Amino acid sequence: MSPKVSEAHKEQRRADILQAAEKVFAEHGYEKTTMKHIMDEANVSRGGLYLYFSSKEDVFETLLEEDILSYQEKMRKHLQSETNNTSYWHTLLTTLYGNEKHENMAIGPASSTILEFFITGRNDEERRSYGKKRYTLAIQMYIDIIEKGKESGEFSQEAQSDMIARSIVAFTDGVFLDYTIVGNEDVKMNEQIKYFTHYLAFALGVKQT
Amino acid sequence: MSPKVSEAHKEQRRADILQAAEKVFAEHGYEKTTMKHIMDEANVSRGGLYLYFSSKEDVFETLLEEDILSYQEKMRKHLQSETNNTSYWHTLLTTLYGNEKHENMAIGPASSTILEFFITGRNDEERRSYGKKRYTLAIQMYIDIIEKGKESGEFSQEAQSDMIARSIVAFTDGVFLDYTIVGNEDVKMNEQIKYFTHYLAFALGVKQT
DNA sequence: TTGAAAAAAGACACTAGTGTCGTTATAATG
DNA sequence: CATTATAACGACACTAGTGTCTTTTTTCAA
Repeated sequence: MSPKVSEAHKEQRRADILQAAEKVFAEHGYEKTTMKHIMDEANVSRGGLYLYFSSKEDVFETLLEEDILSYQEKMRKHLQSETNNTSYWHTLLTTLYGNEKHENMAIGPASSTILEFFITGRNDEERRSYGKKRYTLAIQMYIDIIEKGKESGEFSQEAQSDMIARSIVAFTDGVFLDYTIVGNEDVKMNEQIKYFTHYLAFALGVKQT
Repeated sequence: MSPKVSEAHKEQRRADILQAAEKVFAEHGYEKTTMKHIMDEANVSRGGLYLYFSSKEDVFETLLEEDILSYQEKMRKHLQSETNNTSYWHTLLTTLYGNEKHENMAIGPASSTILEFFITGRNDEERRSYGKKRYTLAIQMYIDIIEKGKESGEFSQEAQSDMIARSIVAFTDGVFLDYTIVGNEDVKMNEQIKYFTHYLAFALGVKQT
């Protein structure tokens, strides 16, 4: 239903395809998802789909790009918001574990698929460097928070921002990996997070709430 | 070179195939490896290969089984050896980081491939439960060491074996995952391990060497 | 209203893999 | 040395996916 259409319409179509793709990627994972899956979910023909994206990888990388943008946006807001400025410890916790309602970490099928994408592509130079970019970004984000907390006197001056940031990423990646493979119940995620939080408080020199 | 052969010869052939398979799996990862790769590396024909294994998954699972056996064997020796009985902290460290020569964790292409195998198969019920088995085994192993250390008075009575064991697995999995995706240099693995060791000593109530 | 531009469709050719099966070659045995 | 069971081989048929290309459909504009 549409030739020689407006730019807006094309944008919409593209967005629809991406939304459909996101769904099937979450459902089947990266490797098992095929262009056919996306076509069916998005109600678009083969030819139509290839008009917008040149390959499965193209589709997925577009989603990744969106994901990283929204992530940075969220981060930016977090650090700017005035309510959070009062406690970097609180900022750290919400960044780690989701929002105030004590939600779990941002864990879900999408994240598992991203993991899969980078692991199966670990021998591909391009994917590798993209993975590094994401990793570095995450580390830097935590470093920023910790540094600000040190400046404000909330965290101990002895805290090694870089190593603590890396520990956070390693631990969350690990819990998340175990969760992906083994499932929530068996990993006792919530308890592990609580346990790790104690350690973090210790390492940063914060008295726990 | 062989019909109506001895049982020993067949065992040998099978072992050769497995060795070749191990090599190509390490090189290409699980998904990208094909039966053709294994055939070529093992110098066996298609028909020959299928005489010993019914599928790629069959080959890989056999390797996994071997891996887990040698792992348990190593563990058993560690716990029985008299030299290590004197210090469970030492046992814990060598278990974690490899042997006395301060080698790194048992990290390599094989482990990345195992990771890949479980992640891409996360929606398959059989692989999932196999993954759980491995996870549970690892946790239990650490629990055992910690419990013995508590009995011997080397570790604090307050140490929560289960949660510490899980932390260890989560952290090592995380460092390992990051290493797989991003590479050694960028993850600063050695420093992270050292850092984590401090925490472990703290959690277990051990004075560091 | 009609013609042109291009969006959408889907048939097609191609590729890369799998697992099977009839044939060939050879090691053990009498 | 001849026989025979069977290990090993490799051609084959099949499947599941990809990306392309021609055809059809539809919207916009003159």
